[in-house]
Amino acid sequence: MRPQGPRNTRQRILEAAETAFGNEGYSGTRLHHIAERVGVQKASLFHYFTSKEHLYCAVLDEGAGQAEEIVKHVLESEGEPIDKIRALLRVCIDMVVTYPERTKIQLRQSLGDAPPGFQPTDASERMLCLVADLVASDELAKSLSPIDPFAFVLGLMGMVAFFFTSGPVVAPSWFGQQDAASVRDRIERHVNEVMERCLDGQSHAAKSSAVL
Amino acid sequence: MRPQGPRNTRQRILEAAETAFGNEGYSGTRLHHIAERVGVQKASLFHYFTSKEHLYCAVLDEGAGQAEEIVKHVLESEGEPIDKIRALLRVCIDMVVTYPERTKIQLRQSLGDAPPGFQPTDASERMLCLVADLVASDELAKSLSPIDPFAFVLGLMGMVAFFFTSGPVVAPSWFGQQDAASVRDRIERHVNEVMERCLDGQSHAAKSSAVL
DNA sequence: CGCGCAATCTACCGAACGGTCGGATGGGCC
DNA sequence: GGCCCATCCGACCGTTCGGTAGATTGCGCG
Repeated sequence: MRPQGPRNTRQRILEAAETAFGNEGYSGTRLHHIAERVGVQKASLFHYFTSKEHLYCAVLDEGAGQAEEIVKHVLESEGEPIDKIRALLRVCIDMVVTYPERTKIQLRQSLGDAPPGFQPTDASERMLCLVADLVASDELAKSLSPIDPFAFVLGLMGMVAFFFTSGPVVAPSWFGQQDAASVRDRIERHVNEVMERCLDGQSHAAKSSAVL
Repeated sequence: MRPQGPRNTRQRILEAAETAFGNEGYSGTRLHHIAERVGVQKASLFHYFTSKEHLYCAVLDEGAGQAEEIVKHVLESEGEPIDKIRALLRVCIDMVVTYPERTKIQLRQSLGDAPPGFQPTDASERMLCLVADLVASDELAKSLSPIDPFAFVLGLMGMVAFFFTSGPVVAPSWFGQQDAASVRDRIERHVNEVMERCLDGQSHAAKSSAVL
């Protein structure tokens, strides 16, 4: 009997696992369900990955590897640091829209979800270093002054991630009606708007503290 | 034998459960651990709460109830809608700093974590309606124009939540060194800065799309 | 005291889960 | 055909987890 489905079983397992880990969390996903969705017996998972934890790491590796490539490509391009930030934010939105489950996994991980003895991927560490260098550049600090570049970048990233993954749950009426593309468009415009407003005009610190 | 510890066992269970659900997620928390931390036998949990799911709901109820009170108080105060948003953001920061685990639970829930047959608390629904009304007010739309008020509020909330819960994990070197109070102060200033910059100055939509 | 009642304990259960074992299947290759 | 090897399967194992049953303790009160 032809083993059902095309022969990229390993890849299909990875994809199903990504979906499962994203939607159910690490301890919430049952290997049984992954196998079911792939259309394979649970034991077959252990043929490709030695344990649940290894499968999880493989999923993360895959994502981190892709992300590293993209980020590297953006950072190697010509342009001022602030433009690289702009580009980075755009690819960030792309990633979140294209791979929502992957984003969920990342968010979950930042909340503390992970197998007991887990440590970050090499790829993700390298990527983080690249971005950190950019964020720490004097040139960027000058463009943003007096805004803290780190807070700026992390805040906008968080905003994007939160929007797409949590928005539909918090306010389904707002997101549910329209197709993903138009939501994406609206969000991207908003984030850009906020970003550009931060980029010019001077400090409002006095005004802010007056409100306190 | 005097049952060990002070007699507010129920409350202590709730607190331990909040910590556990926040840090481990719903399917990640073990009732055994909660009992252990309270200093009580696992079976005792079932004396106060009929099931894991009920315990989870009780934790959420507690949080939602407190939050509703605070939000109601803010919304009933005098002032323009935009000032209420400012105040709301400030209490939001307060909540996130004071009850980090509660925030994590909320974030997890928006990612899809929850017992199988779960539906939102009445309190949280009421609170959401109150805020939704405010966000939908014409007056606020005018203050923010052309920024979408909904995107504005949701985005800033997401930014705050992401900062405190995920920031320390994504970049421990940035957060770990200083005490919570100073981190809080820095974040609050940043969020206020971003907010105030959004509040004045006109649209940068043209500039933004030029970047695309 | 002695009764009731709430709270807590010890001990256990059934189900589900991660993981293992040994065998079946079937295609490629000589 | 005959062999190999990757792939996949059905059945099973040990542990853990949520949940239950029943006994025990100790306090309040007539």
